[in-house]
Amino acid sequence: MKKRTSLKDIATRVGVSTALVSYVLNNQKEDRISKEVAARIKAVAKELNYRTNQIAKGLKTSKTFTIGLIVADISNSFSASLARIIEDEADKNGYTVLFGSSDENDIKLRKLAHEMINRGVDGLILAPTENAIELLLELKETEVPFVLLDRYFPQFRSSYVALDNFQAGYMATEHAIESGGKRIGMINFRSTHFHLEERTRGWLSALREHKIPGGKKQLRLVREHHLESEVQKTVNSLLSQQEPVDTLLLASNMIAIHALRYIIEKRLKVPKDIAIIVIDETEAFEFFYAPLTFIRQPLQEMGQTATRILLDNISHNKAVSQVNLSPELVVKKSSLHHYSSPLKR
Amino acid sequence: MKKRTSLKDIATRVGVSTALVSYVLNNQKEDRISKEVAARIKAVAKELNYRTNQIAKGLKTSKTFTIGLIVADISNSFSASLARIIEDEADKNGYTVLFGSSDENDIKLRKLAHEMINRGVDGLILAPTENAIELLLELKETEVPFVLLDRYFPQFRSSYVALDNFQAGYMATEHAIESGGKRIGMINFRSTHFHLEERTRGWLSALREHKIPGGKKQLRLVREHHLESEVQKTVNSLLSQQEPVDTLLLASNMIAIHALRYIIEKRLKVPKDIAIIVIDETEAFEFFYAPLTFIRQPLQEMGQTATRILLDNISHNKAVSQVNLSPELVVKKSSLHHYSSPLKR
DNA sequence: CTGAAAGCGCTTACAG
DNA sequence: CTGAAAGCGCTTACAG
Repeated sequence: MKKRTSLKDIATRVGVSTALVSYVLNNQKEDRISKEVAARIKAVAKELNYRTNQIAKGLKTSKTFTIGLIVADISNSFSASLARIIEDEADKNGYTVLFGSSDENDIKLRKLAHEMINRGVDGLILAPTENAIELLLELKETEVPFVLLDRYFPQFRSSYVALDNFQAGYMATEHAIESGGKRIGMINFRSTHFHLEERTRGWLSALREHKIPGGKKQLRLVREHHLESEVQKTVNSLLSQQEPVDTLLLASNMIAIHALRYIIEKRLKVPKDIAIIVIDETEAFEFFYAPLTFIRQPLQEMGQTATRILLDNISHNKAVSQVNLSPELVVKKSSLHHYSSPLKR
Repeated sequence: MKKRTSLKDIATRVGVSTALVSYVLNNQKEDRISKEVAARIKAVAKELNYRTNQIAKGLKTSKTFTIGLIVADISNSFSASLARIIEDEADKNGYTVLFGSSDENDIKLRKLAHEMINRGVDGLILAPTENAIELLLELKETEVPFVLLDRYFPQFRSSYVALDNFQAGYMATEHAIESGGKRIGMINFRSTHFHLEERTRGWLSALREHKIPGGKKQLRLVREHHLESEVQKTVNSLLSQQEPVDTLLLASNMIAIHALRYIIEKRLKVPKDIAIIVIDETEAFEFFYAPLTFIRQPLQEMGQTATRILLDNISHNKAVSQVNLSPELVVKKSSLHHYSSPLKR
């Protein structure tokens, strides 16, 4: 790379100190600097195509106007959409964003966070992995501003922006019941993630409140790393038990993708054989012959709020902000079997 | 943020110069430094939890181990998938990545590139916008290493990794013909992007070679910014003309998404009423009742190769590498009407 | 074997 | 109104 023009280049050219150049280019002490010199400096800066070296500036000011974003996997549409929203909101405020994917791996999350901090990010937005608390304690200890995205730990006080996941599970289940569902199974990840457990808790709570039998017996947990086979197995087990489930609540878009593949392969009829409701969405859902009913997360609000809280924290507002966003039920065909023909049951 | 431990902290603690600390922590001049001192330094570094300040190091060495990635829109699955692959490949080599979305806007692309360069990226991977050449000339002039991704300008010599788009258009069209297509329309973006024009050229060339009539009369161009309405209009016009098209070649996944929505809305039967082939893919295609035949881009290879070329360039290999990747035809149900019942025509 | 010194490109308190 | 100087946290050629 060629040497870029520096303050010094401008200073020598104009015959003035770098200090003065710095002041005028930053529009500081304007009242104390002669208009002629200022104009001259600006002209030369433009002529030499000067752009400030953020890295040198950052070293001096400990501010890089860069934030770090760590998601589970940037190639997942959920993460990618959030990334875009965060990018835009950051950009509005002059920030650029470093990104990384944790793959739900604690070690990797930690490594990414450190790499970003070493590169001087002003703060971090992150979707924490299951055992991220140790890292979060370290961030707190070293006073790195951060806000959790999509997930948080109830026992750990920090800023976060997440869906009200209990509500999401509850709403989805209540809708299933209102549509005539009698036996509502759920497939969730085998995980200690609070946000996932909350979805299960919401489901269970709605079942109980509406006195729907079954409960935890209709819950199946799958492992992230064997997703395809385990989703197949669990869908199958819920449908082939003595009293098969008539509705499937799927706790994430990835689970839904695999479930749909299996349902297509087995030529099951949705919603006739099985009704489906998903928490979270992805583009694919609308193209299935029975478009999927799902719980929409307000991504725009989630990404923007997280970014704003972080930027606020960076500018010395140390308040802890905890935001739980409301889920939205989007009703499509996949859940409407019972509702449209309640007499058949 | 708290002050992190610096080389100086370690130096004073051990009672040695920062230079020495720097040497041992970078494993330099190992033969010239006593093992005891080295061990002592390493121990203290560990104890104080030292991590090098990349920004200070970068200022001195002009190397930040950060690269910039500019795509069209990170929330598009094509960009997001590439981003993930590039992230992984960069990570393998100790690099972190800054990202940005150009929205196909020349001004924004330029702004993003400058912001990244100001932050000291070692190089850039970018999907250039239509009129990016001026920026590229500047990058060349200032010797910022870069490689173009997905697109390039035939009249501008630079490293790039892209699909062989002529071949993609040709393959798709030939498959349509072999499947019995007699009137094959194409919808592409109204754009001067070489990679898009090549897709059209491939389509046209296949039509000519197989003596299929129609040609450019069956080509429709849509604008990015009115995508939904223009796709609807053009699909409609191709199907309602005197001699309607029997096959639709769609030049991108975004065009396909809108076309599918319209086709579903109008209850057109695929492939009976209209066969469909798409260049590029997205998860949604497989869930349509007639899964879409598409041209797969080798994303893994594209992202990895681009990253490797860039890192190579960064480490002073100035060679220009131009890589055209082979498309792969993935045949599904949406294009098989003609083939499965050739006698009906 | 080890250290003093200069310098990367900025900012900013201080002195004039 | 303007400049000299120190310093952010590193690296590295040079001297001892």
